[in-house]
Amino acid sequence: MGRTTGPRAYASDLRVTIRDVARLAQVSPSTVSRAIAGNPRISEATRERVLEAMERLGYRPNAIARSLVTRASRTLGIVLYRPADEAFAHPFFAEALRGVASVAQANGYSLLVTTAETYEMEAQQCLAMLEERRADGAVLLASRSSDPLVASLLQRQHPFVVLGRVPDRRSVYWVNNDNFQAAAMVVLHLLQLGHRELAVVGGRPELVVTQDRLEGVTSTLQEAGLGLAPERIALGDFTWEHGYRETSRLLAQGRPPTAIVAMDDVLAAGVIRAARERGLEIPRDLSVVGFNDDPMAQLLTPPLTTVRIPARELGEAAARQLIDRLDGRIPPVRHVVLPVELVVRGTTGPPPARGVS
Amino acid sequence: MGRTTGPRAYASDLRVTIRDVARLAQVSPSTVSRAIAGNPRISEATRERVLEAMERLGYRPNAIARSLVTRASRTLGIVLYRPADEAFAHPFFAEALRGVASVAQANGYSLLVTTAETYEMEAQQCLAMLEERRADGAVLLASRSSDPLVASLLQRQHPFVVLGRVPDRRSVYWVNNDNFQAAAMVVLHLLQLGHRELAVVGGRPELVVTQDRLEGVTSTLQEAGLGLAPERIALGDFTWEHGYRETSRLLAQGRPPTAIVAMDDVLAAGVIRAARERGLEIPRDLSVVGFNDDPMAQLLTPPLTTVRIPARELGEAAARQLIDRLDGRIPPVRHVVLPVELVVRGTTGPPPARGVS
DNA sequence: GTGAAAGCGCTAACAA
DNA sequence: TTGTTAGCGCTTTCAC
Repeated sequence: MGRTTGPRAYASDLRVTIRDVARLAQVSPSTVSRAIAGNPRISEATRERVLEAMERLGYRPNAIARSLVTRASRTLGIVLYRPADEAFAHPFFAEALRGVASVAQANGYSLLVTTAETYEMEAQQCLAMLEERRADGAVLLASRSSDPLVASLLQRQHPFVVLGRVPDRRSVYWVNNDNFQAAAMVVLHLLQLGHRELAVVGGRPELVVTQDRLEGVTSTLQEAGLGLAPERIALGDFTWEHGYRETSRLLAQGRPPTAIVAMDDVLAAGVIRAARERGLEIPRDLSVVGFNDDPMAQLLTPPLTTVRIPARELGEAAARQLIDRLDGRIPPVRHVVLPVELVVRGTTGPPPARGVS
Repeated sequence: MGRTTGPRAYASDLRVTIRDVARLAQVSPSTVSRAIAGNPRISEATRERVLEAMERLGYRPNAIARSLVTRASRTLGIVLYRPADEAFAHPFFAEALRGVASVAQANGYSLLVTTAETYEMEAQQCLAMLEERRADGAVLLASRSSDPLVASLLQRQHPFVVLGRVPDRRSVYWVNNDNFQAAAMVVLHLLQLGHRELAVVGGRPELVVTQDRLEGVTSTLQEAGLGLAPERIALGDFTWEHGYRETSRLLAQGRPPTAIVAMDDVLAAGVIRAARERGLEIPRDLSVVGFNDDPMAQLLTPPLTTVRIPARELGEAAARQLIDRLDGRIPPVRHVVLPVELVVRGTTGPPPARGVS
């Protein structure tokens, strides 16, 4: 009868510890520990003996015990927040997660992931992770412009990196793609094609990404001597229904836009559908641009012109920043900005000739 | 000068332990432990005093220390495998992950996630997680028909649940949607519309999901007295390029199919594109069905007829099974099968009238 | 109802 | 180069 934790016996019952290895190799536990850690203060002969004993017993160091004494879990916390109204399915998050995971793994870090449904839960779970010592640091996704979680983390001195820009707090580490510039590129492309009447369909207004993209659009238009009327700006959420609804509204206006910038591909798909239902042909009657380059974007008809965001690379950079700090290296910069790429496909073209003038 | 782990001082330095709480509350550490655990053998007065002390000090129990003594991490391991050629971005995985996460969280479990690029890495990471005691059990995604990892896990007696069917091993716990029946529904729908010439474009042949769906198609056709010629079966991977390529081939045949069953929406999108490039109109000249109901599927033109897989529910069920076992409850059944739903949209219709009688 | 003591499996001084 | 000792922060007998 072995020792049991619960009502059933699992692998956990037959665990071999560092003492077993020590006994077999005829050394002390600390010597085994040294052999594992690759400590140079150990003779080649004993090391071999220890390694062999480990092998024979199928020994695996208990990460929990190690964490307790080293006071580090070698684990990164990630909170994937999703408001109820959106498809978390969004490829961006999954890709970013993969990026974080690959760098973490390469550096011997594990990933503790939680998903939250509300901002409050997100904050609560993130702090719990850190303060219960399950994770050594955290990667935050999709930041709002004034995020209480960022404030808490800062105040309690937890190491963290934000994937997304954090305004007004220069001390916060973050990695981001340049959303301002991305939006500017889109507008420039549209201006070059001859468009003068733009509209914007965007996501949640409290997110920095939304704000940055919007500013990129307005600033670039301004520089070109054009404006963007408030009724041409439709923020809301990242669902296709929002894109659909707002486009119907935009197109019903006296002077409808000739091009719509949607802040996400799903939004853009909603825009296209609404336009088509009103009998418009794309891009002949209306140009549409998306964001994120969803795998499906190129498979829409016509294939969607969009902006490719380096999600995976952003995740990698975030993990690198965080791990550098945790391992006591000072990251060369606090803020990393990754370039984006405009992918021109079939949904953008010259505006229709106007009756007037 | 506080105690430091690394070169920088973090929150970890100013940790308050159970002893601090005990001191403030003027009780012993064991009493504090009892108060936290909700042990009934403690007076209401002391409990209050302890709770207040915890509050005042902002105390959080150290999960690592607790795990060490309880011999349980209260963590579920998840290995998200992705072959290099596929979009992990696939909403299915993300949704399944959310399902697992929500049930885990509700039961006080954390989620340790790793992503692997090869089957070998997947197996290695999963076993390491479990044997280093970072996780108490594992959820496996996307199983192959004969998976060495399943064998290892079984042999070493690690608790695990597979999300996807495991053939030939009745003792393995798994949850799955009925892929056989799903494919049968699709074929029936097509037969009802009048189709007799079907073809299948599928994913990786070693995956059980591929095999089950293929069998669902062939069996149903057989029951209807129809066959499926080998040249009408195109397995490969889950990329749109594969769908595109194989469709070009299928349509170039002497007697092209009038309907194509694609085992994934991305595949279906590739099919549609290839068909369209050959001048076919959908569904007039060719009917197409997908699988998984990607958020974008309804936004294709025409909107894609597809099969909705309850990814989130599958994740929830898997987590429930695993947690039941870990907590010493015996799950009522070893295998859970969840129903799917055929979503008929715009890419399926009657076959074109053939020249021959 | 409460406390003392032991120990989970490991690492890290400090000696030798 | 190696062993001894003392914890990491918690839970859990076992006394009282």
